[in-house]
Amino acid sequence: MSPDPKSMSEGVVTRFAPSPTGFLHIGGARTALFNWLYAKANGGKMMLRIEDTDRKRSTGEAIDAIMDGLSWLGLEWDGDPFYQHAMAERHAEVVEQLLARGRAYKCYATPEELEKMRESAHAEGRSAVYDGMWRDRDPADAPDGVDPVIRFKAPNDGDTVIEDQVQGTITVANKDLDDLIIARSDGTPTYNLAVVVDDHDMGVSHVIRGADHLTNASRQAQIYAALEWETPVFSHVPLIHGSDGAKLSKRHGALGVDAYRTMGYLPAALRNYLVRLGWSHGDDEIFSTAQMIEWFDLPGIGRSPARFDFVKLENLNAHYIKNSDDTVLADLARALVPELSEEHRPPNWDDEANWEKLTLAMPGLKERSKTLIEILDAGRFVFVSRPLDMDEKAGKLLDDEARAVLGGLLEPLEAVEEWSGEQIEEAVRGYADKAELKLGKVAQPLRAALTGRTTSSGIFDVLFVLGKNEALARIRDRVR
RNA sequence: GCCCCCUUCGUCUAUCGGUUAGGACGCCAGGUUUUCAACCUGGAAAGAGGAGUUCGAUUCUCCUAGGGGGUACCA
Repeated sequence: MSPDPKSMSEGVVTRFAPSPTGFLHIGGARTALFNWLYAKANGGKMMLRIEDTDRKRSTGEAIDAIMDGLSWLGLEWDGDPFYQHAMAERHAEVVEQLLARGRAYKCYATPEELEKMRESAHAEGRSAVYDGMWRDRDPADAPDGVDPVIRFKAPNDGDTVIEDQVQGTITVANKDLDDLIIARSDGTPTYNLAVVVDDHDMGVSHVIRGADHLTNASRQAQIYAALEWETPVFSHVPLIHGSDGAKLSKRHGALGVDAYRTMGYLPAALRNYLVRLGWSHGDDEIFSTAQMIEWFDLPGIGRSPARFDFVKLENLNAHYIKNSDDTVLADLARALVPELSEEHRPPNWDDEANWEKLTLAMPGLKERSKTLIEILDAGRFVFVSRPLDMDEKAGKLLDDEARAVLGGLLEPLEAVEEWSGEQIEEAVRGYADKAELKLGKVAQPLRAALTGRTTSSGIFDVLFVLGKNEALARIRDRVR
């Protein structure tokens, strides 16, 4: 499992390193995107490392969800994924090394003692909690029957400085960092140790991750120094907040990327939205993947947290929908159907002919839809069979007056010889003119009669896609 | 509590000492479409507060306030 350091010692290597305790959330997706972009921009590689050191909280489902999410977003990692727990031996080896160098020691402090230290640190206004009680103590003092943890012997004086590509120079006084645990009493490594060892062994040159790791970076830098390993270039990107400025919660975006797919967003749109969230390139808003790769740079990332804005995402999504191929959109919408709620799932969706009709209607639909769901909703009329169910608003629209209008429209429509867009429009407009009605007065009931709904749709498109017979039949259903 | 980071229109952001502080989303008004949506034009809308440095601060420094992150035998 251990990679050949030689083959990886050159060039840019980034990594996305999620802990498999849940889905790939939006913040993780952006971190992955940044890592991917930076690797691509520099002809490097992005590795995937599953941080499953905490076996109890890691699940296979989470690993699948993360990989699916990355794939859907088009962020393919290089090579096989690494599993952190599989490198436990190597981690233990490094811990031994640190012990041998006198840069680590066994600590037998009890939970009670630790709790006391925490209290006094708090009371005295100190940042570091652990007081180093076993740091220089004679191992002969070790109590019987207690498995010790292993602590890193951190420097007591001076500063630890990190040159972060995003955050700038981060200086932390060493007195504020205590001796952290690098191996648990059962011998397993803890995160900060494992990360350092793995990043080093994998040849990671650039660590791009959430700003919640900023403090860890200082501690990791100390470990790198103790091991005399070269420190990777750090970039800590600000966290994403909810629309109310508070921490991301389920209400505003802390969803798995699969949820965004289900909501009908396109990967390209989400990518575009995510890359602009905290990063910018002048006044540019729309980026092709190639442009993102060309322009992406670490210092361009802002230092302040950004709020997640669904409305802007929708706008971007509408843009990408408008510029997508009709067949592609129909296929994407179709793939979505199984996971949709009853409300949005079109009837008779297993009928191939209906999807062909939807594709036919797509030029009109994609102009006015912000999500694939909206395409499905607005295009529902091709799936429904007669007699149509009316939604409440549409039903209300079809009063006596409206029915009279529809009745009057039958004759001119029947007279249409070639069922083309132009002729249909001519017939409808001609009728409206003759009856001295605004087009809206005709279009609204027509829309209701043909689609059963009042959702936005171009009425000439609807007539055309439905075909003469079906359209007339639906109108007659309402006139009677 | 302590440590670290952040603060330009409602939101995402541009600006890298001198600008009428620009763009995008959203919003408002008008236009176009004798339908919905789309589209076009115009508009309102910002440097958290206070001290410095400077001929000149949104930009540099400090303080305050507010927000975020960390402070685990989680990652």
